[in-house]
Amino acid sequence: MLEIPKPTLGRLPLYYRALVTAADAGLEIISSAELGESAGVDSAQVRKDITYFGQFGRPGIGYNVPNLLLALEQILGLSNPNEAVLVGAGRLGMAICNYPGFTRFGLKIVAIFDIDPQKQGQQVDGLEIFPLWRLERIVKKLGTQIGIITTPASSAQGVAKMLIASGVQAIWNFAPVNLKVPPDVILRNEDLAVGLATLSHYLSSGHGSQKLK
Amino acid sequence: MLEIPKPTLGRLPLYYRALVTAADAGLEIISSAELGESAGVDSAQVRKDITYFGQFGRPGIGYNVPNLLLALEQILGLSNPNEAVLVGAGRLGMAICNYPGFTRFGLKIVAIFDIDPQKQGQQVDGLEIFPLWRLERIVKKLGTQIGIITTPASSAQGVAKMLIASGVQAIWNFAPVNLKVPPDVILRNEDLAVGLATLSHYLSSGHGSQKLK
DNA sequence: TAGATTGTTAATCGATTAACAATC
DNA sequence: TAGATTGTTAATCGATTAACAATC
Repeated sequence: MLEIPKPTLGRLPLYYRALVTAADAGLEIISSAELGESAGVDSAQVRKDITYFGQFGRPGIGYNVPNLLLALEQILGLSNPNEAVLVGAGRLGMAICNYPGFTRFGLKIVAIFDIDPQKQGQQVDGLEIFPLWRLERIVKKLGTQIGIITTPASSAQGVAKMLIASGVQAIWNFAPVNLKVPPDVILRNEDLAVGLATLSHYLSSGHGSQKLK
Repeated sequence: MLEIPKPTLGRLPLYYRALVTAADAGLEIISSAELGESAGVDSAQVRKDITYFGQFGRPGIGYNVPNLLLALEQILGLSNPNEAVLVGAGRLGMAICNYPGFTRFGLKIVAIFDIDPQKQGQQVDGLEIFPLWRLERIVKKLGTQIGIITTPASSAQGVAKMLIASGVQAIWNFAPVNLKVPPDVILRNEDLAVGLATLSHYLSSGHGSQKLK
C-alpha cells in the first residue's frame, strides 16, 4: 500500500466523523463538497486525500457512505481494537479513561498504573489502579500494544523505558517533555502547551481569523 | 513583524521548554545543535525558526539563553497573561483546570460553567462552577479573551455561539466536532481522536519508527 | 443530451534540508 | 590563527490548489 502523507492522515479522522454523522442521518451518497463542508476541508483536498487509499467515488454521483466508512476504518486501523495501558492516574489520566470520543476509535484501556500508594487498589471505571512495579509483568502478559503516559514530565522518560521494556509498540505521550525512544517505537506527543502557546501568540499578535490546525 | 509559519510556531513551545530547562541548569549559552537535541528538532531547522523573529545568536558562540527565552516569551505572547473561561466541568475540563504545564504558559482560568445543576455551586480549585445562563454576563464583565470548550460534541456549537456573543476572541475546542465560527475568531481544535487514529494507523500498518508530530 | 462530480495532472505554494560565507 | 557556529542562500522536497478530461 502506498504511503499516506501525514497531513492527509490527520484529516482522515475528520472525514470519518463526518461520515458517521452522514450515515446516522441515513445518507447513502455524499459528494466531496459535502464531505469537505462537514469536515472543514476543501473539496479538492478531500478527493485528493481519498485517492491515497483507493477509488471509492463515482464521477457525476459522489461517494457511497457505507463503503467509504468501511475503507476508512480499514485504513485507520479501527477494525482491530487497540488495547492500551495508562500510566499516571491523575486528572488528565482519568479524563482520558473517560473520553467518549475514544470508544468510537476502538481504544480500550486495560490497566492503569500509578506510583502513588494512595491510589493503588482504587477502582476507576471498573479498572483497578496497579502499582508501577507490576507494570512490566502485566503488560507482557496482556501483550498490550499502546502505552499512554499521563505522568508529570519528570517521570515520563522512566515510564517510557518501562513500557518499552515491557514490549509496547506505541507510546502516546501527554507529559510535556521530549521523550527519547528507539526508532522502532511509534511515538506521538500530545502537547497541550503547544496549542495554548499558539492561541496565545495569535491573540497577542492581533491576527484573528486563523483556523489553527 | 513578519509572519511566522505555522510549523515553526508549533515548534517554538518546544524550544521554550528546552530553554527553561537550560536556564534552570544555569546555562548561559546554548548552540542550535544543543537546543535542537533537547527539543527533538534538526539544528538547521532551529536556526531557521529563530531567524523568523530576529537574530539572537553569535556566530562561533551560540545563543544567549536568557535573551532567547525573553524573545520567545514575547513572540508567544506569554508576557501578558491569558485569561480563559472553561465550559463543561467534566473530567476533561477538570484535568485542564489542573494541567501543570499551563501555569508556565500563563493561562489563568477565571470561571467555570456547566449546564448540570448538580455541579453548579461546587468549587474546583477555588473556582465556583456557574450555571450556563450566567456565562454571557460574566464573560462580558470580566472581558475574558479565551473560551475553552470541554462539553460533549452535541452542545459545543451552541456553547461556541454563546462565547462569541459574549466577546471572546479565541476558542480552544476539545469537543470532537467541527465548529463554525466567524473569521475574526481564532479557533484551535484539540482533537484527541486524531492522535489516536494516527497511532492506530501506524500500528496496524506495521510501519514503526515514525515520530508523529 | 445536459449537468454533476470524480480522479488525476500540472501549477503553485511553502517548508525543510544542505551548504557555506561571515563572524566570533 | 584555527575551530566553532551563526544567518542566509539555494536546492530539494512535499503538500495544496486549480483545472479539466473522463465518467456517470
